[in-house]
Amino acid sequence: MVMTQRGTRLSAEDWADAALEALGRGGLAAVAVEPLATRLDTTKGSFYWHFRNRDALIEAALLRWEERGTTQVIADIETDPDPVAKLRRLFATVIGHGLTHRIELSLLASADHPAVGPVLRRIGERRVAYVAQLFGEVGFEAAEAHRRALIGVSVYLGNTQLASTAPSVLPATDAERLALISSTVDALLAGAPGPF
Amino acid sequence: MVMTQRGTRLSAEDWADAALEALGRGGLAAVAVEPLATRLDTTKGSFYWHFRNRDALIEAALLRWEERGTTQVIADIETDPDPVAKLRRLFATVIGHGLTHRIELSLLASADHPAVGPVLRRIGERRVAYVAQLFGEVGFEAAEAHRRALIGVSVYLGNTQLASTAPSVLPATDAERLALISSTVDALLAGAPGPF
DNA sequence: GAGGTTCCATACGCGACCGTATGGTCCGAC
DNA sequence: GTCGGACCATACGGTCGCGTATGGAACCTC
Repeated sequence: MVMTQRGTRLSAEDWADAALEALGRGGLAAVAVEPLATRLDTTKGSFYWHFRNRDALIEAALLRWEERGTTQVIADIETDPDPVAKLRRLFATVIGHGLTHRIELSLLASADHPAVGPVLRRIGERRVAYVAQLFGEVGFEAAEAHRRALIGVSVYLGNTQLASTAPSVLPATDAERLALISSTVDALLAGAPGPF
Repeated sequence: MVMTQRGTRLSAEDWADAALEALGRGGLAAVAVEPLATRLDTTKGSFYWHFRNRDALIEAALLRWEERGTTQVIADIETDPDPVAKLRRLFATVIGHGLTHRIELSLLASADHPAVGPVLRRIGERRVAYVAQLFGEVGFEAAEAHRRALIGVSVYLGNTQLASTAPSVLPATDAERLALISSTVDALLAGAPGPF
């Protein structure tokens, strides 16, 4: 009379995904083995088979998140040849990433955690470098491209924060939000040199 | 042979300040009674005399922080009559608030906490409303003033986030940082109507 | 300097979570 | 079908933090 009949067996990736989901809900503190096991309808026995300990899970989840949040986004954007179009697509793409945003905001509280800090740093640097590169392709010289990238990334990050903490100050509809972002991109492109 | 000789007796404010300090270091999870007691070189006995429980401490600390981070800053800025000067002073003032920033970033992870969410919401709304008011004083009509305020506040928030996570992408010196902010304010004021 | 109030120390029970140990179950290979 | 490795369940000991209870120290007042 056992009636186990578990769903399927779990992989390390299942645990990492569950960890990311928990991270978005309750921050790093919510990435706890026993609660996750309950949520996955299994036990710690499974977890400690796949991972050495909790820190290993955190690292795996963060790497997974970093990959999905940067490399893949950039690779997707890069299919477009025109830099201006890329900038618009980038900001449009990046507005809709609900879970990624929640995770990122959660991680800010743990910026000094040895596994978290480097990931946030890499992501920040890659974002600014990539956007600066796009402004470079548009025709700005390096320093100016970097400054504009900084403002562009900042406005994106700040927008994300406001969306999470004080959504009432943001435009109500997606269309208006995109229009605001679009006009911001226009402003950042103002005075562009090159063949226009 | 007791030799207690404690420093001085503590007040509720001492505990609230310690809580804010811990909040900046390790997020909401670090606001824990026993560690704080150790840090203050006292015991839980003191804490539970001044506060009903941990949540009460959190609320007290948040109110203290909200007061210092908004009301006082705005009151200070308002001593200047010229709106453009106010905008510049505001952004300049707001760049240096190290501890406040760390606390705010830490709190983003706990935006769904019943005591945290409302505070973040109020702060966000007040900031945008106040900056929008300044743009209104400069001469923009309400909707445009709100849009520009949104971008201004976003760029400030994003800048703060980058400073904490990827400082290497920001200008290295204070002077350069201020110059960047200054040119951003200029850009946000571009096209201003009124007597110029 | 006695007595009451304010403030703090200590001890306790409780729950949550970590990590380990150990035995059990599933599953493909042969 | 059975055997071995991959995978999971369960039980345990340990740590940390919460909140309570209760006695004691410090201070103030008269």
